[in-house]
Amino acid sequence: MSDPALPYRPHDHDACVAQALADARSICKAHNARLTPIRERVLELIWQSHQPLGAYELLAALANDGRNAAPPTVYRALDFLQQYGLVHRIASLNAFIGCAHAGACHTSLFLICRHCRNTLEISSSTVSAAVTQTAQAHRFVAEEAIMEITGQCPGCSPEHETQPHD
Amino acid sequence: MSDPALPYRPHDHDACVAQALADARSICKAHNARLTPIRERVLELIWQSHQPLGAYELLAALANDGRNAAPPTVYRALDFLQQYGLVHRIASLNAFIGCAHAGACHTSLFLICRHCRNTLEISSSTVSAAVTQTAQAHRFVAEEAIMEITGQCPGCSPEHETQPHD
DNA sequence: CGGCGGATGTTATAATGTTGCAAACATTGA
DNA sequence: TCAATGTTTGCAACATTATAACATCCGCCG
Ligand SMILES: [Zn+2]
Ligand SMILES: [Zn+2]
Ligand SMILES: [Zn+2]
Ligand SMILES: [Zn+2]
Repeated sequence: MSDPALPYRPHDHDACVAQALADARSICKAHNARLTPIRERVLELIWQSHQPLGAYELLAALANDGRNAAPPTVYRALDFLQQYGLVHRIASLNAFIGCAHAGACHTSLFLICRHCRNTLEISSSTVSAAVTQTAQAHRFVAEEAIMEITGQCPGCSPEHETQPHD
Repeated sequence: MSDPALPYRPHDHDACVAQALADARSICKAHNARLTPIRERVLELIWQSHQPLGAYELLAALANDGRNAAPPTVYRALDFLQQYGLVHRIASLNAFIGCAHAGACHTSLFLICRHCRNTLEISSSTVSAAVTQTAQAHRFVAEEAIMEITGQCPGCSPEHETQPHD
């Protein structure tokens, strides 16, 4: 599993990606689902980027691989990956990011830096409890929650006067 | 101001719309902004619907008015209305809804019924405090929050065995 | 009047996402 | 092995959502 304890910090991202792919293979195996080359490659491309990737960026990357891909190819792979909880869609960006807690049941909150676009997935029990409670107070049966916070990450925050990282 | 104390309940929605328009006029006046006929009509159309409306649905409604409208017309009106906090965009639906707390600074959470599509805007201090706290814990400067909860409203919830309302 | 700026009209195009069908491929069981 | 079956991919067309660029109109001020 990737290390959510080191947000926004430089780290051995190749290892991070490799781990995510290994996790994905094991999750798919457990569900008897086929992590085909295309699906695995899409997941890898998503993980290699710290910023959420759009479907058409993925498409371009696949074309770059020499692969013959059309929009449905990428959307189908993304559907599959979302279905097994391996990626999340960021609605405010029309883009996709690897799930940092794949395999675990979780409600996520995303911190999206509007400067460097780095996006951190957080599973906050405080927030999800507050949301659940609020929904219940309105007798609403919550099924899915989208929580996307846009702002500035520590590396891009003006008060620190540091270089934005990428 | 519309009455958020009566979510999902039948009510005098014409009065509700009239009030929202009156509020909008006063807010625009205070900001020296021009609530032109198109802008006001778009806001009215949005308010008349309990479900969030898509830009092209608004476009069709304007065409129905006999007005000669193209996409930029509607998107410009929506930009204006968003700028003055009169409508919100629901990212997960690519649609727009009237703000239930126009004029007040607020962070909103939306409860979206996947059955009847009715959408309730809630300003929960518990949730926003939890979000702020979580962001701060990651040294993230939060600027904007999108919180959209999809599920079933009381009228559509199966346990109540009632008719879904619309 | 004449210039200025904001608002709208108009056309075209970009960006994102879907449908439907056929070919290729994997899996299973005779 | 080989046909039967279901899944995945290729492919073409299309649908939906959003923006760019430029012309025109309209109210306002001097
Ligand atoms: Zn996740
Ligand atoms: Zn940043
Ligand atoms: Zn609001
Ligand atoms: Zn409902």
